[in-house]
Amino acid sequence: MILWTTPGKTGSSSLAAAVAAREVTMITTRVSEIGQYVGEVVRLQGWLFNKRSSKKLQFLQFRDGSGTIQAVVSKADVGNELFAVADALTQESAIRVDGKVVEDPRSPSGYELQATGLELVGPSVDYPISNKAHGDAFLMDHRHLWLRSRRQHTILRVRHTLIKSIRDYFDNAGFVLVDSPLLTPAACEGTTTLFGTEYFGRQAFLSQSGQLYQEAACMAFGKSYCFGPTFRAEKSKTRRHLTEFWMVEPEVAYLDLEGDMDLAEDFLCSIIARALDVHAKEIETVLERDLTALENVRKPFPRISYDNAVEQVKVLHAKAEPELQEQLAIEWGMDFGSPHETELTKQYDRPIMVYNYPSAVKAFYMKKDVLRPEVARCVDILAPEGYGEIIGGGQREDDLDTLEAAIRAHDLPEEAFKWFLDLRRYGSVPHAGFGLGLERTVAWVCGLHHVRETIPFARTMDRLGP
RNA sequence: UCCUCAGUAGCUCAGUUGGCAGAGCGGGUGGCUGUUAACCACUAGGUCGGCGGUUCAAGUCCGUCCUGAGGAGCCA
Repeated sequence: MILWTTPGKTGSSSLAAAVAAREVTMITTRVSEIGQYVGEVVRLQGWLFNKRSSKKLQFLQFRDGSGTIQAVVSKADVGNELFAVADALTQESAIRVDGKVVEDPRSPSGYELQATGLELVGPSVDYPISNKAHGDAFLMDHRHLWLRSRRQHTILRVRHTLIKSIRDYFDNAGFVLVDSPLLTPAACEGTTTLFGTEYFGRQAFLSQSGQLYQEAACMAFGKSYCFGPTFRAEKSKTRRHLTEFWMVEPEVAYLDLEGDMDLAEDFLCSIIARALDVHAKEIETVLERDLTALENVRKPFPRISYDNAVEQVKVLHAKAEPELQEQLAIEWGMDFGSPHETELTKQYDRPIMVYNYPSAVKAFYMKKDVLRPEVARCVDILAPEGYGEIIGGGQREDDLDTLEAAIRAHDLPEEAFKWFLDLRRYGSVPHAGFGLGLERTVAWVCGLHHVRETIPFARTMDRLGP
């Protein structure tokens, strides 16, 4: 058996030579691949996330980013010197462990490593996050370390899978990725607050939506999408809000509202199903999330007109508790607030599509209904369980005169929209699209209380770091 | 901007009617040959968010400010 430890702490040059020889032949692998090496001695490289010990045994809880495994260091097997190395290890020490892979029914993963070698690669002193409970603010202050936890691992892997399945969905459906710019000269919608920045002596803004540029892109490629970060300077301090979040925005030429709803519905079913395929077990065990609500995400979603939704909310308002009743007051023409959306979605077991909102409460580029100009051909998809609006979209105004009038009515700078109006001058066609908020979707899939855990480094009204 | 709640050890929290500042975890020391957020014993660790006030006496009551959390509005 070869023992090796931190350079300088080993005694003999013959041992160093043996170590060098061993390093050439040792198989280095990851925890996720460990099942292929039962009975063999392999090397793992990672970190110690916990340790339990007795006088003659050390149970090293090891993680390498691909999974976790327990390495057992027995004093009788490895000797005093190496055992002392194991004994001195602290939480989150970076280590290399060599050992024989064995199957063990006592192990949650079914495998265990019987250590034969151990090296301290990087020590860790006074690691701030213990294996006990912590508060949200403390954990967010240590986000750069919190990412190492099992829970954050699961959430960010779900995010990764959703991003990949979103891209796959559109790529497979003939869409072209056309990135929208993040630095823009003016507001897209004029309604929300933008982050401003200086741009070589001129005023510029961080984009709050890539949609207007996708309208140009879809006239070039037929079907296009963008997927990137987006910025909102709203002073919102709720668990549904981030100032920097990711949004995917597809746009399709020759598509009307009905086609847009078909697309959004099929898209959402597809990415949720994929997330469940890959992560159902983790979501259920690590995040303790009931999967029923996600398994219900199947076509068709209820399609509810705004008119009908208002009538439903009025009924809910009438029989609501006094406290809620005040918040549920509604008249035709008002936009829905969070309480309206939450109570409405509680009536259904899957996402719902609310369409044809009053044009007065929607953005200037929304297409007005030909027969009822007081409503816009738009749709919001509301997730169940109070997760709120995850998709907003609709058919765009394709008539030049109507759009010009809308820009003036919203008091927007006409010069900045000249290029946008060109799209209506040169071969305008009906077109539609939508935007999906990635973080709200991740929060919904993972059953999280707050969206801040769904992005690696959250930016909120009161937090610009780490 | 408005409403509600919170701030006590490194972390999570308790602290009764205003009467000596506490526990668990984490750290340290010692013990334990199969632990599963291991366990057992001992130990160190405090500007009770800041300032001001009431009182013989304030973590506790009052005022004010700061910070954090949730919600409204707004939004994906």
